[in-house]
Amino acid sequence: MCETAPVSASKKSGRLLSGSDGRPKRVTLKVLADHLGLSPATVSLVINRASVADSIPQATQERIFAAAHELNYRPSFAARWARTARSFTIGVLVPEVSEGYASLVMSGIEGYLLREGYFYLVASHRHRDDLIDEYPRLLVARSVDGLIALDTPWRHQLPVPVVTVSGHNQSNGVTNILLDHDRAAQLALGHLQQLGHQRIAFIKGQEFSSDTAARWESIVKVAARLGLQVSPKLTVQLEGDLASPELGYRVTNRLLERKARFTALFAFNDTSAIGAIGALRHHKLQVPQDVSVVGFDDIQSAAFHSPQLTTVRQPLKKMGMMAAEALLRRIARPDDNSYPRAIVIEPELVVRKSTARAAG
Amino acid sequence: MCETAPVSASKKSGRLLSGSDGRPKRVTLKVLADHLGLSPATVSLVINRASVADSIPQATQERIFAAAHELNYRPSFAARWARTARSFTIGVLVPEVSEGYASLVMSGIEGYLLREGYFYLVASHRHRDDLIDEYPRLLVARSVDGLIALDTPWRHQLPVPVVTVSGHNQSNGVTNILLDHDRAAQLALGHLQQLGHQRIAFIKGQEFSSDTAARWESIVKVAARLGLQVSPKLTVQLEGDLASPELGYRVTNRLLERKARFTALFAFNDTSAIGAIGALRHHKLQVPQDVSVVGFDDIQSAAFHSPQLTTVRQPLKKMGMMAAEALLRRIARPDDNSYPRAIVIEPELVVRKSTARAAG
DNA sequence: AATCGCTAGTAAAGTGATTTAGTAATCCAA
DNA sequence: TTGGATTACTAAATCACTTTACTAGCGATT
Repeated sequence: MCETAPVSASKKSGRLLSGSDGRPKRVTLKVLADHLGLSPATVSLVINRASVADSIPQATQERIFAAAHELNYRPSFAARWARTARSFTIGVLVPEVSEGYASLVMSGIEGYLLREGYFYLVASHRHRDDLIDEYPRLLVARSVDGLIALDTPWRHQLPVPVVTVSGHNQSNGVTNILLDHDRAAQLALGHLQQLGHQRIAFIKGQEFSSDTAARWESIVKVAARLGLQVSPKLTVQLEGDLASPELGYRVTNRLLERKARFTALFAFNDTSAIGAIGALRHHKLQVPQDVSVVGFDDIQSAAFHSPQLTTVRQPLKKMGMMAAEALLRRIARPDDNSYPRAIVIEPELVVRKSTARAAG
Repeated sequence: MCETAPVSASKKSGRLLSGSDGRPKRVTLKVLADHLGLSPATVSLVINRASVADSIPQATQERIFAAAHELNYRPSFAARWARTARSFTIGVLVPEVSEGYASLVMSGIEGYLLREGYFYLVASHRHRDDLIDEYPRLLVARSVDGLIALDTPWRHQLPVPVVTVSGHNQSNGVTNILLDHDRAAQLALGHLQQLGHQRIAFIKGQEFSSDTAARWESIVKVAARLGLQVSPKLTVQLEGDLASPELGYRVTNRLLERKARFTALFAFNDTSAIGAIGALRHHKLQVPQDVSVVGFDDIQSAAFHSPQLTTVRQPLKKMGMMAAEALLRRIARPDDNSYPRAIVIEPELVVRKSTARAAG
């Protein structure tokens, strides 16, 4: 790799005092070269470990690194980008910087990226179409080397590699990180069926959420296979763009007003499951004695909710990591067209206390 | 570059605007100027609305904007930064990209920044001292215009403006966004006292958390004023750098093993309060009948936990916004030394279901 | 003696902007 | 008619680096 020299820590700030006017002066490549009695070219080649620098003797190289360290030389990224069109920065597009889903995935992305010397810019579009269009362009204008989009419908063709997480699409130039939703549905519904549940209610995701359709199709398919009914009367859909338990609370209330009986509820995510439990409780229904509830995601609070939430775990952090890894691989080989179009991740059922045998 | 990819190949890829034929070409300032029959200087002046451009007639200006739009001209940020040392990018330093505290503050920061045309880079240091030292420098090397640090001890002197959130320090060049902890303690302890609680247990924050000390001092001070005891036997401290209810669970178990009686618990944050409730329940203690619990922060799940959490609300999103606002103001006037050193925010008590009258 | 290859570099041309100093042309007043 | 102001621009320096092409010197080979 062409990593920058590990010009490492020294206690002073990035500016030194210049002799003549006493004003702070940045240590530029030229300053460093002058100090060494070499040309900027030589110093640049050595610092960037260019193969051309093989002919430069060890002694000189060490002299250069020593001086770089001593003067606390820090290359200007801006100047470097102007030449190389590589910014070691990627863009991350999220619906919102929320407590649940996005922050876990971001945490995975960030762990991988920072280790590799990349930074990332974040933009959240709050499902506004104009922003979904505009931010990618702005990020590209800021010369990001690539883009990761979470839970965002993707209709763009960008001049940089793109990786989506939970984005279902076949556009050109995109790698999708996807959960195996069939398996997820199988895990959740199979679990409920084993516990004797027949009448299962469902909370679908918001229309705009890019996982909603795929997840629902899987549920319908798997339910048919298991011989379970999916009744429209027992199905509600989240509405509103804020990720808050409130949304689950609201639709569950609507569900309960329909007076259709059910013994289990499969929610679109943990956040809505938590809201749903609130609504059930508000209607004097106990979880899991009266109604079993299965969530989705396994966010941190799932394990500590009361009752502890049974849920389909999406390894969100890992998915973020894999997204970052896939993206960096593509960035490293911009002309290799054999990158994967999809990477499928396996979910996992975490059985806790919000599910129990169906009441007789 | 030291990559092995053939030089000719890399010419093709990446951020080149399509020409319909085989030679794609980026629309640079020069291309635009040539197309207009003007000099790059003129175009640049007009596009940047420099006051020097006042003498350029409306007609020409419109011609320039029209052409820029037509050719889809996008200035290269990198090139611009090389000249101006303004990146319209700021750095955000957080302990971790977590579900609770950090993501709420970040959400506030991001809302304000994006509206103002700024983007931000995120780095999380997970309380590692070396990273707390290194990341600010790396961010400055990437020519961020300023830095916001959340819950991070600050010992640096940086060549850019810095705003901290919940950072208690008097270093130079730093604006602190702080909660009024005296008031917070007053709200929580006053509430518990009114409910008849005398023996109150406390969960202190982690040693490394920058709010821990200030919050604790306020608690001690206010408790004294109210005539409440703060007993070491009823005090535990969070340990471990992961923000998870698990931590609160653990220390509460330790607290309970001491067999000292208490009727109320004031936790360092909601996350640990949720863990504490889990531990209390595990010991067959009911909340709030046996023990009242007060949290801190008012994270989203606080309202939907069971029982719904009584908590001291920190307006985290607002604090993020104010941090961003304060930072941009300072960036706009780099030589104005009259910026505020501290901005104090008022907390608010949110009474829900986790507190009740002390058991007789 | 001429050529070759190697070593240890350097000169110089980008990279895509911003910005200052300047200039040619026109207009207007004295 | 001249001088000054105004208009409408442009040339050129600059930013801080990257990278290619080149060279001077020297020992070895043909």
